[in-house]
Amino acid sequence: MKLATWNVNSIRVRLPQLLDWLAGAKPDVICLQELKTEEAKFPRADLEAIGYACALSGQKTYNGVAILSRTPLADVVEGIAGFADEQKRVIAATVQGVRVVSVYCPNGQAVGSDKYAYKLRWFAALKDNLAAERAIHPRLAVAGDFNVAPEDRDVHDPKAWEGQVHVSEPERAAWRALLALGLKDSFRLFEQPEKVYSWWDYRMMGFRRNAGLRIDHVLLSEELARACTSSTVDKAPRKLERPSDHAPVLAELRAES
DNA sequence: ATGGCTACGATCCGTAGA
Repeated sequence: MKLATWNVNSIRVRLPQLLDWLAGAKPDVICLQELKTEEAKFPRADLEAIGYACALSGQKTYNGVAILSRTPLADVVEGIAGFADEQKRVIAATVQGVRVVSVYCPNGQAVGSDKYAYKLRWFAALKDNLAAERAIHPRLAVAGDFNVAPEDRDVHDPKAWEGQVHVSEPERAAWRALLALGLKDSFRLFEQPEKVYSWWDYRMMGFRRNAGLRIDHVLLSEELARACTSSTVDKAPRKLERPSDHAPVLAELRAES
């Protein structure tokens, strides 16, 4: 199974790029974030026409997550059980025996802000939710925009970012709490080049300078991690005209034996 | 120097992202 995640930053703006990328990369499953679109305006027909079933939790203007799959999606669940939230940030579905969760973790805006407190609360709720999912599904994949750069090597300029939102110690502790559930950062299962990122600021020629952060991740349960053969970031879509500020991240899994 | 893009939904600027 080829599994991908991509924060598209408006699916209506990015639809042509998404369709092109799906045609080329041919992922079996892709988790999308920041649809910025409600269900009624989601381009379901265009995606079904190229063979993808869609499950989404949509919202006008902000947030919004989806899972697209070339095979049927079962047991779709929106949100985090027991965590009331207006913001549409989580959707889960089962595909070919794999429990897939698409997450758009809060940005947090600034350390100490209300949004930062919400981010940490949200991560705590996610952790409990994933612990429950993991108890039911040994084959669990959690993919999305985590808005956390786990380590300094995931940051283009750790000195400049020190203590800032996305890298602050409480956020990294929240990330490690997910790993403590037995989830593995698929990207770090393999030897990787230095300075690989998944997001670059639109401003200040961030992409041209490779001034980025690695904040989009595919987490895999131990059973899936053992079946993982590669994990990469595809920078190609970020080079196009009018790109998303995020690049797709991929993980390939061997078929169940 | 705390800016700089981009998208949205409201208008011709404010909010949010990261």
